[in-house]
Amino acid sequence: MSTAEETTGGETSGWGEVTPDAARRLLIAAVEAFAERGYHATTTRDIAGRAGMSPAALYIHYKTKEELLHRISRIGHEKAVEILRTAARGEGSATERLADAVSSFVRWHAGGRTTARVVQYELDSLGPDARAEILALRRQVDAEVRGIIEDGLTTGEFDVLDVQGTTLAVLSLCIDVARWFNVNGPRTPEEVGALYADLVLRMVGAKR
Amino acid sequence: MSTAEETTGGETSGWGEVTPDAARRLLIAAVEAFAERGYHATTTRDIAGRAGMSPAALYIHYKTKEELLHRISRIGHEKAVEILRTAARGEGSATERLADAVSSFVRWHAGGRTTARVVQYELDSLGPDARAEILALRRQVDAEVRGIIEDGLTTGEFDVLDVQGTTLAVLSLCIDVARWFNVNGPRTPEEVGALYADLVLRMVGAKR
DNA sequence: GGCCACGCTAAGCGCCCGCTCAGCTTCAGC
DNA sequence: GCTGAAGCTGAGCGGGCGCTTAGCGTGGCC
Repeated sequence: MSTAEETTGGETSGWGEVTPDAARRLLIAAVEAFAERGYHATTTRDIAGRAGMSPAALYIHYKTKEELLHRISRIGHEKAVEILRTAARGEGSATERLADAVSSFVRWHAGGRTTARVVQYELDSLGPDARAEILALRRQVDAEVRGIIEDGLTTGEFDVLDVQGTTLAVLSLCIDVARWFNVNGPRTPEEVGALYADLVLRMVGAKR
Repeated sequence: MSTAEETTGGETSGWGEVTPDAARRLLIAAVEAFAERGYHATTTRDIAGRAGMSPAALYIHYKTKEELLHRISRIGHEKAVEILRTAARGEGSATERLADAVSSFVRWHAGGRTTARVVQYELDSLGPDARAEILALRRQVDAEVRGIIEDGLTTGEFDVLDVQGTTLAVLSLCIDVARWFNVNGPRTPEEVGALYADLVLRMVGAKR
């Protein structure tokens, strides 16, 4: 459990790369609105209002409402790839790296649930080009996890019959955290991360 | 693997209880449209058009667009409860009943992906009253799965540290199938059901 | 001090939304 | 053959949508 930079600073952190300030405020407002109501149910007036601006100000920084979703989705997916890549290319055994990958990925989905919800569940609202770009990032996500599982099979740490199916299931389990996790619920993101790391090690038959 | 009535007749089956015929056609059209584009992005004109009717015809059978979603969601959740209850109250060991529950639940989410998508992912589009009613059905779903896991702990078949957390994870894994399953993909609903039953038995530490 | 580029707003355009309503057709009951 | 109920349509209302445009205030630069 090493890579845990994701929850510091609340839900609005992690957008430091977006400039200028007004564009970042609009983007954060859009993330919150999309997460609460969904992309199609969110109006540009709502986004601008949350950012303390008039509806027209949005169009100075973004060409369309869809460009906002595209930017959010790309930044979020790049973060997801980074989290998994850091864990996958770490130093420990396949067992340690898989546990690390799952727990940090889950912590990101639980702690940054607002962002993760938009990133994982609004993909279909993008147009074909933007969607294709995001799907390429998803294949990188899949490859990182599959790589760790294959490593564990090579070293004899794991016992898995269907590598691709198990990879899919592991990612699916982590991603769905963004759907059900409740900040006011009984579990912290860290607790869910630890529970899920244990469950996933059981799924791959890790010897312990 | 006993309860497998869900995929027969294609995606439009299972609405036999909805009458008259025109109301059922509108409901099926709504399921397809909501699954493809999401509730908010679907227009009443689109639903009526798919059912071969004028937009006004919709309002003879349903008071609002939301009532359509409510009806779909309730029927779908009742079906989900029924599937899990049949498996949970079957005759075999806890191990057999859990495998049966997971594989039939997964087959329903994969084979009836169109319906399952609407049922599982459009809950937030309902108003407070309808949403509360559906959440009660979800608690029944949770209770059935938790019950099997508790049975397996009592008999010593399973080894689980966090019963509620594991129940949540098992259901989450099954439900998310509706998000990623692709009818034209490499796996049949039966194959995914079998794979997931195996993974879940590993998660609960079932002795085999 | 004059100028202009920049960030923003007030107003509003054209469109399509959910939904309504007057009226048409069909058909069972007598 | 007449009547009333049921099922449906064509036309359209009020409103909110995404997005545009003309113009205003402000601060850096010479």
